Amino acid sequence: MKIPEYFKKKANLSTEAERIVRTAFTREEFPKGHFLFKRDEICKHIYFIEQGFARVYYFSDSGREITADFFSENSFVTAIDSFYQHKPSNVYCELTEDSVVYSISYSEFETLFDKHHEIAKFGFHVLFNMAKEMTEYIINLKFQTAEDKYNALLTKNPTILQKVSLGHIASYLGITQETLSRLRSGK
Amino acid sequence: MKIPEYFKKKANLSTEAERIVRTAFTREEFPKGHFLFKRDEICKHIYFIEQGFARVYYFSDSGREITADFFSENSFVTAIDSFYQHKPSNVYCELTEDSVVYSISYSEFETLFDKHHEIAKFGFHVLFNMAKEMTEYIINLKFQTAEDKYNALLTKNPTILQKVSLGHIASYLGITQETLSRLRSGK
DNA sequence: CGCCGAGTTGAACTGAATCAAGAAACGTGG
DNA sequence: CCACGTTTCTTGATTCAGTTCAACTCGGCG
Repeated sequence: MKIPEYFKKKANLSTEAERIVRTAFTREEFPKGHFLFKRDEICKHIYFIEQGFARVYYFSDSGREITADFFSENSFVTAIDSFYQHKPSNVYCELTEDSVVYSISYSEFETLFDKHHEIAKFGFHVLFNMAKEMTEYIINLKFQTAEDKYNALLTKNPTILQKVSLGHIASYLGITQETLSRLRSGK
Repeated sequence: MKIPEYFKKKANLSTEAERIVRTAFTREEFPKGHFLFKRDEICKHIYFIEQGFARVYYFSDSGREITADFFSENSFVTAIDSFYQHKPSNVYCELTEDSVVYSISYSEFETLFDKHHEIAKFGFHVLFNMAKEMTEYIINLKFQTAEDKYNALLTKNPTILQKVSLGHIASYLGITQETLSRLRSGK
């Protein structure tokens, strides 16, 4: 879905606001393996994934690579604190497929937000949905067995196995790759 | 801090907007043990805690009571999905101290939000901070030992021990009460 | 063909859960 | 102000899910 369509559908924007949104975002294509943003850099854009798949990860204190989140089509991705507070990101975002994304810079975003009330409301809506998903993720993380977590992920995102490696899924679930492998084999 | 003060400080509202905010919220006092909202009811308000302390919890599939979050002074609490989507909440919110709260109903909230651009922006800001805290909580939850989690909580919230029982803290951290007790004893 | 990353499998180990029972703290009413 | 019941916290013994480390398999791909 193209970004004006998406906004139109989700935010019920006026024609005027829609036109503004359309011109504020820039369409870009990136190959698999490209980083939308990296640790220690300030993440200056919000990205909307029209096509493709992205994985956000970071390194734990013990140096282990941990997947924080996956992003599929029709979703927004950014290093939220880096973007909003202009400080270096501590996460990486790598495209795991050739992708088509729309990006908007902070200053353009700020302008949109300040000038257009309905866009500010839409921003709230987007964040609200993020918060909701995070809540679900947290509930899933606490006091569920590895198997429960894995099944929940598969139900929610059935094609995930085709998109990223087992190791990445494992760290997303908070378990080791070996444990995940054993789960899958039916033990 | 009273709510107009809080808004003024955080949102940099105009005098006009501040006045509107002040009249939209209703001040209420509740005793320890009062529920701000309950499971299976639609949470119709956002609450701002001027004084007191609240605990949000739910029951897992296996019937275990699990603390989702704690809220102290100067913070907003609501069952976000219930409030925003008018569907029954699956969490409880209990005051663990005698408290003074300001509440605003959904319809008043919606009006504020629709009529006042700067309030919509402030709403975004509040949600943004929520999202940031949830991110930190998630990182803390994954791949940290029980001890690390406990220490992190104490650092962030040193007075928590005086406010809620060990069992509540334990389920918030995703560990059992027994484990937490052993941790504290220095094992 | 042989390397290399991804996935699997095995065995030993361990942190935390569970179950159970006792100790301390708390509050309520006599 | 003490006695009693209730709730909260601690301690112990056992069990188990999941980690760790290491070796092995498999399927590309140069």
